[in-house]
Amino acid sequence: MSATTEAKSSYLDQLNPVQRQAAMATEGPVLVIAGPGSGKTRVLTYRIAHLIEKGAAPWEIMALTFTNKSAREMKERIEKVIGPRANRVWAGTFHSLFAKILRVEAEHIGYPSNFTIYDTDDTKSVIGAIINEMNLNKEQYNVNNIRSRISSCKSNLITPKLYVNRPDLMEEDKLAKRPFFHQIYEKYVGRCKRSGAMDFDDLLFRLFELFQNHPEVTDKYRKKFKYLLVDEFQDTNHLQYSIVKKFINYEGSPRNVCVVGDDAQSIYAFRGATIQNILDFENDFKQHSIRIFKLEQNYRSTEHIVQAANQVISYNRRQIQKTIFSDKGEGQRIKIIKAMTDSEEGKRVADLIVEQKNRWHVSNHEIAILYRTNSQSRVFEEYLRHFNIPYRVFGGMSFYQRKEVKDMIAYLRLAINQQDDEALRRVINYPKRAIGGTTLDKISSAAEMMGRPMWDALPHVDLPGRTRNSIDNFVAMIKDFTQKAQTSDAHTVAEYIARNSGLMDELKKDTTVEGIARLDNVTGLLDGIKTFVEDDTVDELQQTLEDQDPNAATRPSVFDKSLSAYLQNIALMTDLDNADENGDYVTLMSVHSAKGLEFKSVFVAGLEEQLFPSFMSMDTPEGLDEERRLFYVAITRAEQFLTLSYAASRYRFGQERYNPPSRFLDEIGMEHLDAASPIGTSAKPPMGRFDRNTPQESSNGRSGVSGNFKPRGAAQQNVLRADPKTFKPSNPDQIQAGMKVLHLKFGEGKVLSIDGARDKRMATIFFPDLEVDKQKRIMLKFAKLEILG
DNA sequence: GAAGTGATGTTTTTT
DNA sequence: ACATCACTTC
Repeated sequence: MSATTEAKSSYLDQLNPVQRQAAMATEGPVLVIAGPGSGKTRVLTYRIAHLIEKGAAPWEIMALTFTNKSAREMKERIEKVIGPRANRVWAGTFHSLFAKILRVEAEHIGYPSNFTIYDTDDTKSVIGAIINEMNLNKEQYNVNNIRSRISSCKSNLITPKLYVNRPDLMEEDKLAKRPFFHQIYEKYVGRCKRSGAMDFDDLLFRLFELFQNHPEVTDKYRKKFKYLLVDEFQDTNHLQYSIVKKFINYEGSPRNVCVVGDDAQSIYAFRGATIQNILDFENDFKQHSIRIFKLEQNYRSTEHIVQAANQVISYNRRQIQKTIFSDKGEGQRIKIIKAMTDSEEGKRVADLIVEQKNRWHVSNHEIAILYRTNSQSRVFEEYLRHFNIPYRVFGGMSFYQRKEVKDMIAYLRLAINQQDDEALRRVINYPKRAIGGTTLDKISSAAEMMGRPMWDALPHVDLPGRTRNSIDNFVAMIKDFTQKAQTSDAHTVAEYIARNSGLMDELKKDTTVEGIARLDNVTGLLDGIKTFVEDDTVDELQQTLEDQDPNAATRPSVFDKSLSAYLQNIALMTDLDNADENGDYVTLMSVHSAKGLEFKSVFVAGLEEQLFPSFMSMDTPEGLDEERRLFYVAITRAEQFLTLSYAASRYRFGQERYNPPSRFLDEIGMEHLDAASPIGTSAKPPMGRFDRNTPQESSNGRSGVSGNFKPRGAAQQNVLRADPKTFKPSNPDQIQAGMKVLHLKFGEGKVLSIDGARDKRMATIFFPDLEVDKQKRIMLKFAKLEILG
């Protein structure tokens, strides 16, 4: 394509014609249907860059994503095009951006601005307690079912009040033998509210409610955000789309909204996501000259892979018509590995990885093993270890989910928000303070009676002398922590709490390997808090809020290092967020977690009926379609090498099971399969060939070593670029634009500019040594900078 | 209130 | 296999 008309904006030349149209159609509603590897992030980032070039202020643009990682990636890529201004674009996850707004507007909805965010475990624990108190049967009222039912109500805008107007739903719950669902739901909502807590769904739902009931507030944000972008639109639920419409769909609105998605990659229907939103979007904006673009060229994979993917997805019943194509050449055919056992599958995959490394010089980080369930990782770990191939397992239990970490965080939460019942329950008797179940029941029923959080009930409960004493000591201790949190930074308080709560002493008592690991995790958390406190870069989003808000002084500042700020920061973090980008390891993860990623070589394992497709989903057409989309996502992660594997027998639930090869294998045409592959004759189970000719080298599965291969999260530190011993921070007042400076963590940098006055002086500094985000904005008051000249 | 026993149910989960 | 949990026993 020639660059005649848009010569001045050269970045647009890097787009193909459809991509470019989509990026430049800045006014009015736009729907982009983007196949896998079709450059959708590229379109989004160039679209934002283009908006800013055309004069939009960065903070007038909101880009909503599903993961922190993709938000970060987007920001980095915008920064490459337009520089550090990019950091003031409101790009983030639905949950994190909405939480930021809710903290500012909390008073309108009767929440404290330092509200706690309840994670799934907290939620389940609240529901469990309610079921207990109501003396309901725990089998009929399964906590997980109730939790997802509540979540789905919220995602469909059904409050407890509205629920009683829905005879269909009440009938469903009656049939499911849980007629008291409504009462549980109502209690749950009430209890979160009085605990000053929001669960993940509340972060969305409460914003919707705020907009619904406070037009003046809605108006403010409608004016603020002139352009809205939504990534992975196929994964939005009804509630998320409703909020998008609140922002954008009103009388007189320019409706500058761009949603990007792919119905074929929708894999979260089980959580309420619905591709109906894509179809609705088309309808809802029909009257407003909506433009629709289809990105159909795949720049990621070779032709065999793309065509196989097309064949597979064509078996799904309903889909938006599109033809994905690649011009990367035929490439390698798809290999299929047939193993007798799951253990042999592990070995054969590891063998092939070794071969690919030798023959094609594929690096570890270019390889991924994907599977349907996390428990499948073990056999691969075993053989990768055997071949000394470094690997990393994603998923499973995250750092923040570990008991000891949660305990520590519960203390921190309680110091900030004493209304937080879940935190209180967690630590009131840990370490042991002789406050048992009986006492806890008394406290919680007193709280229920008062309609107040448990903390408020503590002084009023009638208790035997010894218990009373324990409670009083506990209360005094927490008050002391709260006091401390008001005056010290997050790390100082956290250390203080770790020591004085008795938690550290308790952990130190356990000298087993696991016990030491637990203590390590808590110190790791403390290190993480230290890093947070020492980080002297500015929170750009907070700053735009401050810039625009006359009452900013009463709000958290851009440079807030309080415990409260830290907790807000980590509440929405996951394990994937601390992945280190530069390591050379093979990636092992579930297909779900692999969405959005790409690898030169991909192995999709466990392609057997009952496993992939999963036995939980395969009996309904909708379930099966979703499994197929999941398989589609899996194979479209591969750039050049795709290997599919299955085993005739596999240990599942402690028993050896035999399952036929997955039907999905049959859906790939022979012409795309490696001739040496065993499929094709017929994908029927190889009945009668169950003889045991499997190599038996490591059949016992349980290897003695249990090295910690799981991500360690918080503990990772930046490489120190300056020697802390010789480092002497200079007087920040003397720092001027143009100077060369040394930063303790970022190394040498050049001061590009200074803005702000006195306390708020800020420097924009360029650090050439950094991998990403080379330009940082640093608050001089706190800076750790040495002037070099 | 701890510690041991037997029954039970197992997917995926960006936030 | 493995974790979770209700229930028993000390």
